[in-house]
Amino acid sequence: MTAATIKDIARALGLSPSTVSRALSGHARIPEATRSKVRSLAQDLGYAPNRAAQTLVGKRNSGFAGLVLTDPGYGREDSYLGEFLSGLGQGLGDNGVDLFLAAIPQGQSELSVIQNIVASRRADGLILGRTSEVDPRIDFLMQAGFPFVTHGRLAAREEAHDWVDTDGFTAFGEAFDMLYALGHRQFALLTIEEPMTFRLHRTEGLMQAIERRGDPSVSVSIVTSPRYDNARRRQVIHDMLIGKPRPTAVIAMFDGLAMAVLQEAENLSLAVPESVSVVGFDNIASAATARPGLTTFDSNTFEAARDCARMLLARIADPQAPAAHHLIRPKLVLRASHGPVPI
Amino acid sequence: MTAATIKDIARALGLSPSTVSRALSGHARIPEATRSKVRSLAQDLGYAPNRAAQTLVGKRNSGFAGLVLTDPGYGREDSYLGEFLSGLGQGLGDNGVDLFLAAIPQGQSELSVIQNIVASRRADGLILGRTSEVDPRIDFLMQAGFPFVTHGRLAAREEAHDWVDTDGFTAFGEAFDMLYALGHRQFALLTIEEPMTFRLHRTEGLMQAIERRGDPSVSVSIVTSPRYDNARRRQVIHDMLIGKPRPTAVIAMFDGLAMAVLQEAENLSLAVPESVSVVGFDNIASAATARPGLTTFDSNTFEAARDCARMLLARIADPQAPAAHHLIRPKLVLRASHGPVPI
DNA sequence: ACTTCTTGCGCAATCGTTTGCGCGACTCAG
DNA sequence: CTGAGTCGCGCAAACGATTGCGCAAGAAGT
Repeated sequence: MTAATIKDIARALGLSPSTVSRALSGHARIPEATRSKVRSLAQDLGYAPNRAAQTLVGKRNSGFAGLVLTDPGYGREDSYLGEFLSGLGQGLGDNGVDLFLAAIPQGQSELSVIQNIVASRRADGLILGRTSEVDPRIDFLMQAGFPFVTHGRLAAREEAHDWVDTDGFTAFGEAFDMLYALGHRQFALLTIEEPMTFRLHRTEGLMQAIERRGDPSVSVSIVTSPRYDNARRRQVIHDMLIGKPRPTAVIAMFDGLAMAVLQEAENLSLAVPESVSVVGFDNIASAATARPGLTTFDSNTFEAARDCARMLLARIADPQAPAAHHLIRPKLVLRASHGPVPI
Repeated sequence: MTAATIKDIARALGLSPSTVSRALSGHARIPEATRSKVRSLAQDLGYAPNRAAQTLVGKRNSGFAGLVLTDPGYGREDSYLGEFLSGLGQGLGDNGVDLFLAAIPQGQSELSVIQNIVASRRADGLILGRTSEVDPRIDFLMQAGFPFVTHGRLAAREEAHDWVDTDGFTAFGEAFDMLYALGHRQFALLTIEEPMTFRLHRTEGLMQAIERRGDPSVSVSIVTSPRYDNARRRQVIHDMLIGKPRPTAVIAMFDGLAMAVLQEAENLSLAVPESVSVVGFDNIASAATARPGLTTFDSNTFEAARDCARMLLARIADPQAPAAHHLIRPKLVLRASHGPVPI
């Protein structure tokens, strides 16, 4: 019961495949009578063009936008991927472009997966998440002239390619200003090992806000959480919370870390926000249900992903267009994990 | 800078495309010398076979396993999709099969999207989530003889097709037994409108456990939460919590609903678990960080998805094999939202 | 030396769709 | 009545990879 082809329709109607193709695509000089006969038969047979054949002739591209699935390393329980994909789905909409996800086989790098996708033309364009400060994926794709959009801009090459980013720079400055106004002077920035671009921007945003303030009594200790080792992470956070210049305010790189701080503070019987204020970033689902509710920034992953998809479609449609950028301003979500500095 | 084809290699080496193809696939009578020359050039050129062409000759299938993205309707903030996809990625592994996600364009049904995928042969097999008690997608795919696996079994046609399911039947029986042992007699089951198969199994599991116990003092009220309307949902839960035979234990169809119960109980200043016990299902991330921590069942979505993928690969490899099934036993996760019945 | 077998490799068809080119048949103006 | 223009449609090539068939050259057997 193999599916109907254009030839089946042609044979049944005593036409040639070319005529059927033209009738369906509606381009050439085909009379309305023929056109409607063809269309109705196609409908009846449940005909849909074979994507592989269309791709091969180069008329239509593969019809796929690709995304490489990476291991976030901080547990897959957070909702980032789900939200991101929902957004992509929405952004791709009904352009006939589907999303395609590539897993990274054991022992291969993400880069080699990407190279393979490009070479086998399995996708028309790629979406890259989790950009790093030095990112070989971007180098490769730029040089190959392959359409792509990143979620996360690079500091160095701001203008070179299409990106959507969340303005962590401004947000972290805002976080500082708010906490400073509440009297906080001893800060800790809980960050990560990997040189992701968002780490750079958020850190920079905090540092510049401090500098702008110009108050020499402000101090920040930067604490790095290990990637996979949960026990050691807990230890690091523990040490941070009881550290010598005890921080009265902790700003975490993202909510996953902030939640861990909340947990550890509870273990230490440190009241939040009475003894220490905690601010996160992303506004994941558990931020709302945690006790105390986590003060954070809504990073609006859904919107970011939707715009990535739209940007990619535009890029595929016009490879020569100038690079597009979209910086999303995260919104501060005030909950209960921050408060005035303890006396 | 179009990618290398088999012809480029042939031309460069003074061979014919056929020979190159055979050298690469390693099938026919090709001397080692030729083979290695071809292989090394292919390597240098970054050659990868054009998937569309391979698909067209029917040698290789499209190399995609499809999944249709549906709107869960209960907010996309939970981590189900992310976990499910990670599991699929893992299960597909390095079989050269990628995952393909289809969005549902405005105004189309999921069924028509599926029909189109089958007709255009964009995928070799499909994975279906969120099965309904009467599910036209399954009818269509069965009849089309198209490989697919469902996450969620049907009550009626248990044996007809491949599925992976989470044993909500047993779990909900277990939940009842545990709460009964703690003295609870007034139960509420918070459920949903849609006739999903998991609703059926979980409800049935609870009901049969009650019947098995045979204690006439046990009562359950079944409360249905509306799908999209958050305000009305809150109202429904509110009414449930202060209902006439006030429930001392609420069993929610899944954690998303259970979290809403926790929230509403707090609004009503009803202490959990002192005044009312709450049990959920799924063990989403926020279940652990909620206060009190939510007692729930770990539904192990990751494992389920991984097995779906493996099952689908097996089905594609051997369409005639007997249907496979895998029932995953969820593990009870005891936290702080349940306790003895209030006196 | 002549047949037979083997080895190495190329020819050509095939998958389904698209598209440039052109062929007949018709219409219409002069 | 004829030349030009239009209309409807088919031919054939092309996309890239695969594969049955077979050809030529050398090896091996008698």
